[in-house]
Amino acid sequence: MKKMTLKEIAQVFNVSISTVSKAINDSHEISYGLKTKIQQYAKENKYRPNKLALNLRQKKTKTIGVVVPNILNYFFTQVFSGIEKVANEKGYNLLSCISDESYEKEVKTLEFLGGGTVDGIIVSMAEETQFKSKMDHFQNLLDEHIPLVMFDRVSDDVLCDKVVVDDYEAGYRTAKYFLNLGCTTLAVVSAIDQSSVGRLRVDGYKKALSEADIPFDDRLILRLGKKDDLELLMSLLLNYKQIDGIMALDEITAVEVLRIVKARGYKVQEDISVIGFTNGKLSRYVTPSLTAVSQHGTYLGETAANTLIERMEGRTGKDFSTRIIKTSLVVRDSTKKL
Amino acid sequence: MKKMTLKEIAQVFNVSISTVSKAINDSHEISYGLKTKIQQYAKENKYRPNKLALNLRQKKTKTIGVVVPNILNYFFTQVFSGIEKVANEKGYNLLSCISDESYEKEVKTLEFLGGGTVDGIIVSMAEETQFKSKMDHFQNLLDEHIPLVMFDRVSDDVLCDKVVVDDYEAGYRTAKYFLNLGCTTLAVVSAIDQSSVGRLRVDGYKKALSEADIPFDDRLILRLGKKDDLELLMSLLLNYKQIDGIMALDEITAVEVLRIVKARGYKVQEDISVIGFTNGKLSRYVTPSLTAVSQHGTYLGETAANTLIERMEGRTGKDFSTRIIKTSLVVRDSTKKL
DNA sequence: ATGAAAGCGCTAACAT
DNA sequence: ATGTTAGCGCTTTCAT
Repeated sequence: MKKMTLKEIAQVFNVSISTVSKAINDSHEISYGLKTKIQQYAKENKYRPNKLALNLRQKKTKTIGVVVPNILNYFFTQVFSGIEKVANEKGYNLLSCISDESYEKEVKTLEFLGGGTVDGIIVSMAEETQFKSKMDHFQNLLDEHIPLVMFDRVSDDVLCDKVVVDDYEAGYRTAKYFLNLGCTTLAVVSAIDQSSVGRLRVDGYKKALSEADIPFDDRLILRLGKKDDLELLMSLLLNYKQIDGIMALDEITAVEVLRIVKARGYKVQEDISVIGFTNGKLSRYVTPSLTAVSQHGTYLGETAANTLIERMEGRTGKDFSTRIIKTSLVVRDSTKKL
Repeated sequence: MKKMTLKEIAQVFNVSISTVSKAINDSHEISYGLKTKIQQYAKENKYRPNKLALNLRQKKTKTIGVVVPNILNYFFTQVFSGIEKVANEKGYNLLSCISDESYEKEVKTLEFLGGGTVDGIIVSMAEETQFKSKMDHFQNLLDEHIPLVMFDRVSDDVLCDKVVVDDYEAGYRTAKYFLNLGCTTLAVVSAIDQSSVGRLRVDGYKKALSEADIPFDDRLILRLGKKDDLELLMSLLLNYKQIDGIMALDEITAVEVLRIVKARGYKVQEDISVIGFTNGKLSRYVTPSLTAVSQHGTYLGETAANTLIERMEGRTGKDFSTRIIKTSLVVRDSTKKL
């Protein structure tokens, strides 16, 4: 039972290929009798039009390319899941690629996707790309008029639709929340200082401090490199000043911070409040459960997919949009009660 | 700068399309001078062969379809990541689909993938599919000679390559481990009793009990339905007998069990030992950290991808293989020390 | 109501 | 060394 083609069906009925094509597509041009016979035959023999031929003919694939830096990160998984949901509803498929935070892989991937394989692309930049600030590969896509939506890790140098988390605002409001709680010596632990996202959060934090007339102290910002020892840096930090609030910019780091703080004998909540970014499963189940900034990854993904699909289907003007997803704070047990 | 074709290049140089094709593919048939000129022109103008045309011509897509039930489940994410890694290394792309545990969606997805979009398919069955035991959609693929690899949630009724976790053995060894610890009243909490995977683990558990001459008591098996209240069922269970070991068949359930047991005043480790299946991030960071059965998801994914690629590239015999991934126990703090 | 022919972009066997 | 032709499977004018 090999794949069957229009040609074969045509031979069976001794008609032309185009007749069969029309019959199968239920064209009114074909007589009722012949049409039903052909349709029935097609169904019985499980005829399926060859997608490759259709793609070539119609110059579209009904496929969206998705490039994420790392799928093992729950936030990106959530976004992916949101994209999938919308894409599926609207009849699109997902060609998924992982850049592994590598610039080179990202370039190759986008080059590939630009080759006609997909109708549009959704991407969040690799860390290395953000670091290098090289955006040519995105520009190439734009030059070829391939619809592109960037999310979360975006660049001002690329003119396309974007969906971002309001990281500045999130940093600001998180710091504010600490201040309202009565915390005054606020540290930040960032494992993502390379990225715009991380820096925006710190900027928001600075603004909150300045509004409260608290001088900014850079030594309270712990910037964690790939090979750094968090344990060690944390103990330096904790010895430096009597810290009563820590904001950790990703979930794993937040959980680690929690562990270290506990291990060093501090009482989380009473002595030190901790808030993490990214509200994933860990935050909920860790002890004490972690107050966290939710970035609504799934919703973000849905928004990105909708934006792209609208663009692909020409239902948007020529101006690019930047949609901003509001964060929200999920209060749990790692912060003082109000 | 719209996409450029061979035809356009041919016009520029006043040669035939096939000459250009050959030149670009660096054929020896073309004179050095012309060849380099064309190649240079192509490069400058960023010529990229149209993938759709190539696919049609060569009747392959260098794409693998992956269908997983749920990407928000860390195990599947790991598998996916493993597949991606190998696929990428071998020059394949991934068309990813999520069945959402739905039979219907799985059927539609496979129908779509069978339409020529991919060269081969890797799939783990939806829960509903396992429950209904309807395998026609897989059989259809096989009939059309589309290479298929099933993993983790597989069916004996589908004759194809498979990669599975040794769940029977895992259940057996986990129960054994409890017994060695001195635990004798072992409960199982299963939220996946619909699936082969869940039942195999329970079967392994039974074997270990019988070897130790402990009679099997079905009331110690807590089968959790979608809408059931774990909290309530757990308290019934804990009141039923003095349980000293609990084996939870998925990570979230394990973590919940841990929480409930703690909340009811039992000392995890001393009073009750808990082992979870699936060694994800949660297990590591929860308090107390959870002893867990690792299924080596990434490795499983790599194996599945390798198996499929070998099959697609015809480097395997006609017999189908079933590769078995051994589990291993990651001992942490939720179990008694030996 | 049916069919012939062109074409999507590319490759490759077969001329010249 | 270069060109011609056919064809991958399908849709879609434009005849008939």
